[in-house]
Amino acid sequence: MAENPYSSSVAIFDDERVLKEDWQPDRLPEREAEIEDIRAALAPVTRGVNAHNLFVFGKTGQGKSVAIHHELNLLQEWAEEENHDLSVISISAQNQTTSYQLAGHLIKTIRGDKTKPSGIDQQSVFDMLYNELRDLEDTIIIVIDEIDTIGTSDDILYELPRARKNGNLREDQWISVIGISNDLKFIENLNPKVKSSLYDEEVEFTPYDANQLTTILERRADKAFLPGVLEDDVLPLCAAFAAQDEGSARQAIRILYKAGDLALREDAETVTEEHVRDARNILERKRVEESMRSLTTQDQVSFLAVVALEARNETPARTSEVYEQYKNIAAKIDTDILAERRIRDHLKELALQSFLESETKTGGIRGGDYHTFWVKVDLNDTIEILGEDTRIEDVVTDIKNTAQKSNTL
DNA sequence: TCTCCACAGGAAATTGGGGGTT
DNA sequence: AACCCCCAATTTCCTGTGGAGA
Repeated sequence: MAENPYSSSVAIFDDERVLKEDWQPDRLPEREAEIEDIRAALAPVTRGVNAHNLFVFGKTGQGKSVAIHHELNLLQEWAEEENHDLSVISISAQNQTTSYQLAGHLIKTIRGDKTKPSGIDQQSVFDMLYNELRDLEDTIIIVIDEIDTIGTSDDILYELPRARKNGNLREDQWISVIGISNDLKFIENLNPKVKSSLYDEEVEFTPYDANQLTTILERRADKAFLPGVLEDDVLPLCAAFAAQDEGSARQAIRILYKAGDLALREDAETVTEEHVRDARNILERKRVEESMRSLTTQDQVSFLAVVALEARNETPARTSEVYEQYKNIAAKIDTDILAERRIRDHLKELALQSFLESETKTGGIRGGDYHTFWVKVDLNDTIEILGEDTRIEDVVTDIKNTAQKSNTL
């Protein structure tokens, strides 16, 4: 009888769930100081007034959201026991790029509607929001995750904390706003009016170092893996990779999970350092692939212009050269040809996303500053990935042929 | 030294599309 | 059908920089 393909001869995982993205740890020993600060900001609620407005910032995977939601859960438990009227509205500003949309999203969340209001002017949307808020409990806490996506359209951040003062709430209502941001610069660039209105307290989550990441991983690994399947260096290596990058616990856990997965696939008895290295490479490649695929057409064409130059060994290339190349490619695939000013921005954006590398040089042939660009990702991979897009397929094939001739692959 | 060029990037205006109402 | 609001992408216009050449 043939062996059932689903029966595995080895076992690696004990409880795989704790490695999933949505698994929430119930304690964060590495963040005790920050949690203390959050508690101090929320504590006024228990004294019958509004919580301090709070700004929490730090890069992704630092436990910001987990810490906030953990504390809010405790606060809600307290409110239930004490019969305190408390409404916590928690939303993510992801995809809400303006105050208008964010207000709409809040209304939608409070009402439980499927659609956001639109087609009316901003003040009317705010008024609509106040109407909804007046129907909530006495103490309102609004949590806005990824608040930085609203950029400079920050009217709502000025409005909300003052809603009570401006008579937009019931007299017995108190409101406070907790903003969570991944972008450290967001706060610096905040309009001073907003800052004074919103900004009572701030808590910064600095990136975990490798040691902290290791202890975080140890707690997860204890539950996730069977005893003895992890070789000694595995956890520190996952931690080191993540620490090198952004210090993100999420990333460290992803690598660990993938490493376990790889070990399982090849029927290995243990997870080795090699598995971790492979896991990291696979994840990194996947990340690049995904963002490359999601580039807009104009970004792709701008990128391809540099790729084409690279294939001919003509990089680093300065902006004007890239732009000439861009015009050719755009004409070939029959897309709009944008102004050079715009392409400069696209190139800058691509450099920011690490597809390109750029250098600013001073004192060119005519003086002043100028930039040079070259491709930072693997040329073969790039050609393979972008070649899947039928719109630009032909151009990519051309580039590939050129590259083979010039031996740049 | 002075003027000019080629480029970077800020600011404001324009465009066009998505979502609505009347 | 005509019109309103919002907004991202883009264009247009402009200022600043600093070596080259007069």
